[in-house]
Amino acid sequence: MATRKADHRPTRGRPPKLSRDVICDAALSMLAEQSAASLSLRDLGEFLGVDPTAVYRHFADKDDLLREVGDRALAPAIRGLVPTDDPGEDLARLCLALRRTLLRNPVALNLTSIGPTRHRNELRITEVMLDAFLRAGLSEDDAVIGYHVLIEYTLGSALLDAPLAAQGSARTQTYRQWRSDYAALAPADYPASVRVAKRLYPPSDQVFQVGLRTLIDGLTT
Amino acid sequence: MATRKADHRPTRGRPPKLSRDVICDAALSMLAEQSAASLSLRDLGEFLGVDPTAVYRHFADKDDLLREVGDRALAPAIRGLVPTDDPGEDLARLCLALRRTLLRNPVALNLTSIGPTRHRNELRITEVMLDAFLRAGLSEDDAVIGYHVLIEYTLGSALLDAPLAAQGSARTQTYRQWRSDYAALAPADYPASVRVAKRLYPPSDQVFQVGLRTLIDGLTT
DNA sequence: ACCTGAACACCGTTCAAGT
DNA sequence: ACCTGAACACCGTTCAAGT
Repeated sequence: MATRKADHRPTRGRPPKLSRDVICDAALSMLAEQSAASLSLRDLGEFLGVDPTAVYRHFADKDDLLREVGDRALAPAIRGLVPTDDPGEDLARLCLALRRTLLRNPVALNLTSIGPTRHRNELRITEVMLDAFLRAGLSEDDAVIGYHVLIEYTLGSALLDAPLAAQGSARTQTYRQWRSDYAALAPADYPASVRVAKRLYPPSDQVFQVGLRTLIDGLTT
Repeated sequence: MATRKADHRPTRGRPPKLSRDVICDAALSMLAEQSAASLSLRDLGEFLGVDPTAVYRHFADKDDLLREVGDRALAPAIRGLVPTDDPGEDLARLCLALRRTLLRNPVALNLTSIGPTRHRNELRITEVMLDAFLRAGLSEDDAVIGYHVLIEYTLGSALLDAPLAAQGSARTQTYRQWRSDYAALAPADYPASVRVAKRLYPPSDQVFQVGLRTLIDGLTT
């Protein structure tokens, strides 16, 4: 059991200033205000009042740190989630919460470029989704496929929306610009695009709901 | 029309060594061997036999360059694509080709973090997809939603697979490791995960096909 | 045991100067 | 008109030294 529990066992020297917990908390609070890419270990060190390289006593490298920070950012996605007797509804609620969480704090999207972390929150999300598919009556093989499909879709949606979500209220203006770009294309070359240009970029939540319902309905029946 | 055609009009001085075309070709051939993140303007300059900062005469910044390079990398996704009288089949073929292209050269995945580029290949892909949904009988609003959903899913799938595709044959070993990680979890806390651990990570092409068919069927009927 | 500080090997980008 | 080269303001990471 417990592969690595002794992270800070009682030592005799002066108490350590830092720990994985303290460092992650600091990184998370910094990431609430700036983008994930712009977080440097030097800034983090300054924020903690510590030499920039002190972090290396607790994490192997920046990726290691971002993996753990990303998993922490996932916490709100499963907080307070209680299974009902409608597995399809459970899946929808989890995916909606996951997407909302990812858009609020895109650090967790970095996880996609690294692969599974097998940290706590990620594991719990996997468990809840697999359980729901199994309760819906799917075979083990189909439950696994359904799980991968829903994760791919939910992360893909959050990923494409993230840069816009960061724009806040300027978002509407950006959409207006993009629509007029499409409307200005040569109709001979891009007939369908020009035709629907005015309707491109509907509210992204609505798009996600349609895709999500389509997948859940199609996968669980 | 042609907003900016005069990229290299006949000049009187010595012929320019560089052009957007030449630079993009160089970047693409370098990216065939290394990852997108590891491409530096200094390496690119050396490859071109030119000062590292010469690129700034032709592109505003690195993002500008990567946008155009990314769009070029998309070319194989629509090359030789001819619409049939089965729009659903056209959509499936395009998404499969797009995913294959993205996995072969993940530069284009960078586009997701920037937003639409409105470069040539991206525009063509959008046009083909919107056209197919309209031919399938969807309303303009529904066609737009279908387009967004399929793009989100296809990019999400490619994004999650990309790091593994880069591993090549080591991939099988990685999957084996991950499966045994899940199998080793506490069954009391992760019953579903432990139960299906041996079946996690089926061939990712198969997962994608299931999700893709589910979406296309559900969206076009 | 944990943190510091100098150092290494890099980045993207700007701008005055050359031709 | 286009390219060069020095310079600026950064990076992540290593490692010997301190306490």
